[in-house]
Amino acid sequence: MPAGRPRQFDPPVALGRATDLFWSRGYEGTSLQGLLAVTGLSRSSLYQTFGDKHHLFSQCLEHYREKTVSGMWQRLEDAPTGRAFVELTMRRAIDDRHAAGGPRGCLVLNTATEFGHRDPDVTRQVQAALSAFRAVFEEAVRRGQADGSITPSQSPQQLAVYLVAGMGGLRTLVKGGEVEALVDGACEMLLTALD
Amino acid sequence: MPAGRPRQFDPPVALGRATDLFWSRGYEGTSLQGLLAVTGLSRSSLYQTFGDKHHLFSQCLEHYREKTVSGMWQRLEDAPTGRAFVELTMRRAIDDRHAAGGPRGCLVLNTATEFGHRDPDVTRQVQAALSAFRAVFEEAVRRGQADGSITPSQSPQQLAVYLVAGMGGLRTLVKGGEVEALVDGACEMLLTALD
DNA sequence: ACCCTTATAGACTGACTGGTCAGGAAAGAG
DNA sequence: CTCTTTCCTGACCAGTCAGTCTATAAGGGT
Repeated sequence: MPAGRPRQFDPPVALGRATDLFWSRGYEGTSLQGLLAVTGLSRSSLYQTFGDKHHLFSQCLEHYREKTVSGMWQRLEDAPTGRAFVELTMRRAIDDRHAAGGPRGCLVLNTATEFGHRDPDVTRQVQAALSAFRAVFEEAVRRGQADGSITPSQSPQQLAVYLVAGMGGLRTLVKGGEVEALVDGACEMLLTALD
Repeated sequence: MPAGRPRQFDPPVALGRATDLFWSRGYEGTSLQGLLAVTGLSRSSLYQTFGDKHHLFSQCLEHYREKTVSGMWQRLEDAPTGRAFVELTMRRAIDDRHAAGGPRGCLVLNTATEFGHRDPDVTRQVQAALSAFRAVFEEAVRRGQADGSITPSQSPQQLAVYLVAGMGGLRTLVKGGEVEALVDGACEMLLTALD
């Protein structure tokens, strides 16, 4: 127990709330005022705990990556086959269109498109997150090739990148309001690469 | 020949410059000051000619769609086969990574991810642009199926959506700084859907 | 020459930006 | 109880935001 007045908020919870806001509005579209409102923190508490906006965003991105990637690993463990995991993951991405308040996409991919290569720190984080996504898919492909649900004719790594790209494309279509049936079709077509 | 003092600038040129800025920085990331600097216009000229920031953005999006889509149609006409056009288009998207000042992606797809469904007007424009992209790919697939360069086993429409999704995914990977060889591999794998 | 119309420059607005700071409040330690 | 340490409230900062307005400039029509 550290000396001094204790915090009146839970940093992880606040970070989660901030992450949600960045996730829906993007970095530039999110104001400090909005972050304070959504977290309930005072300005000084936020600055003392998380640093400035950019640094806070960095922590949110990290928080998001960790939560998302570990969720993926969990679902991979729970999936009956490698292919089942891949199919579930792609369809989850599409289901984003039914989210209340409109589709938010994936914070990592959103950040990639918002920042491009303009910010070295952010770029490094995005690259790391993409690698993590790819690693999960890679393992899923390996398992799928072992259990016979995925064709052995492609390298797991290449197939994994292909799947990450596919997810990004589907999310973009969803955010762009493409006709649902067409998005579904594109998803199914992407999955035939596993045959 | 309108009465009164003539303009000291060329609206289409100014629109092109503004489009470039929105393209690299996004809507929120672009300031009026930046737009004035890049166009050389005075505040009053910009407002009088293009309306407010949102309306200007709308015109830029339109301008971009028109220029991009007509360029695509042109390249389709010039392509020896339907497949050649598709391959060229996908590889052009990837070549964005060598752009000076970092990859900018596609203004339409960038806008889709930045806005989501938060702005009805923008959403409608993005949907229209996606449809236009899809239409070009659809015609390319039809031609490819006729000239034997693309498998007839898929509906042109579905294959077209798949290709738009693929482009979106590749652009996202490029902006995210994914390893070049992996992006290339994903691109090739996407193209095998034409077999 | 004159007027009429349109375009431009640039000052100005109030609201909001991200960020800082001083002073009060709340706990544990002695 | 007092002291120390930390946290929080809220005022404050300069700078920027998008947007408006007035005054002047520059052309054509008559």
